[in-house]
Amino acid sequence: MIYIAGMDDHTDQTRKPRADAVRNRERVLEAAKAVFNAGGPEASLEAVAKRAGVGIGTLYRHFPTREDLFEAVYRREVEQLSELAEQLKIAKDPVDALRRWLRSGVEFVATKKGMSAALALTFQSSSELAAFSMDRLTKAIGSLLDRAVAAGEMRADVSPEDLLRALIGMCYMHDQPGWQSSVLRMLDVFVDGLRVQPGAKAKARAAAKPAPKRKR
Amino acid sequence: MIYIAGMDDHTDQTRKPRADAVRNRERVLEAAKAVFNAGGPEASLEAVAKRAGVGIGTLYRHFPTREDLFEAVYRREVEQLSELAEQLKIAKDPVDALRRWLRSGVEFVATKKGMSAALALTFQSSSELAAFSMDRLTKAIGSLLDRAVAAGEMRADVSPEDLLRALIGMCYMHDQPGWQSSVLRMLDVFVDGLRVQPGAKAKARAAAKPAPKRKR
DNA sequence: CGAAGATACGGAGGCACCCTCCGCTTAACA
DNA sequence: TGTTAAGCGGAGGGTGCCTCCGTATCTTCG
Repeated sequence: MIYIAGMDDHTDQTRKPRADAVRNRERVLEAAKAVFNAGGPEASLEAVAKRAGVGIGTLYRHFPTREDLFEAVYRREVEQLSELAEQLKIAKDPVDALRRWLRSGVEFVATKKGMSAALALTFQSSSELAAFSMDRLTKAIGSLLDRAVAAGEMRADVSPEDLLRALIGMCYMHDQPGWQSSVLRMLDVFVDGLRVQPGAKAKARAAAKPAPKRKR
Repeated sequence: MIYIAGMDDHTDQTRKPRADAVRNRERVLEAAKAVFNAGGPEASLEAVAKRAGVGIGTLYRHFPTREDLFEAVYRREVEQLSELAEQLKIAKDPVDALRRWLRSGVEFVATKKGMSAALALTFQSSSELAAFSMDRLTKAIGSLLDRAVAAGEMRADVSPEDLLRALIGMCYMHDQPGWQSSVLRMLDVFVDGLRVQPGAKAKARAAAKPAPKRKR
């Protein structure tokens, strides 16, 4: 029996998942994250198993295909990013909270050197994964955005989707040298532009302009 | 001795490249294109060699790594797209010529199901390739654009880069179902918007608006 | 045209990784 | 503590990667 997210309510007459199975699954995910980030998407699965301290068979039982493993790793990270938003909701300054989250998003991309190519592959075969992560991240960003808007600190005419797309678009050039600082700079400009300002609408529009820019 | 693009001027005391070597190289490229498109980037290189009717050793001599092969295939296609622009320059209607080229660009993406993921990988390691193709395609699109502008049929305030980015951006969602017809439709709208119209500037700006939109 | 030499060809072979399968181990339950 | 379902590990068969070198073919020059 294998632990599957969502069936942890074993109120039905299924057994409690075995402790070692849960532990091993976690270990493999952790190892996979490290190995893939370092060695790219074609890294050896046997290396992952070794690093996790489990047999190759165990790895394959939990994640029958390479893609399954990718997907699980990535899902977990998206979820962590989502949880971060939850934590940031308690921060005092809502604008700063949003800014921080966006920065974490950049960092998320930055540490995924090897993974990003794998994701392009995986997204292609499983658009469900794309939908999941979009949905999840949109909600995360939305909750932060709403709070800033509710506090009267930010304009209300920008949707979470727009913001997420802007973030993704900006990171789309993440293979150019120095992209990270460039994106962080642009994000600051962008967030400033989102602020409700005493200045006229004209100013807000000008500051928001960076977003529509597209990368490659 | 291996045929390398750019050294075909064997005016120096190098030998003429062997006919069979040139032929085989071409065969491998053709086979690779077919195999990768069908089977994705991890298709077997031995399958490519077999399809090309050459030994595996020959393949490896011409393209020492898998990436080299990707790159060569892709470069050739970009060049073909570039040549198409050359041919379209003779067409009577310059606006229609541009439209046709853009459509070919969409088709180019469409037939590259498997390749696109491979390219994401390759672009990452060789940004020189990215630069090459951007440059090449910008020039192609530029020549068509210039002609339409010179003929007074199109507004002059759109750069080839903008146009290319718009095309790429539109195709960025090429894994959604039905994307192709959607993009073709948008392209038509877009080209219409680029036309010089009796209507005021306001109209032109409104029509151009679809470009900044981003897909996913 | 024919010989000589340069160049390219093919595929066997060694290696790494993929993935399955099954006997053994261990945790959950009574 | 015994029973048994669940999970573990890794041997092993298979496939693809890539190198290496004896053989075949092409170009050049007399």
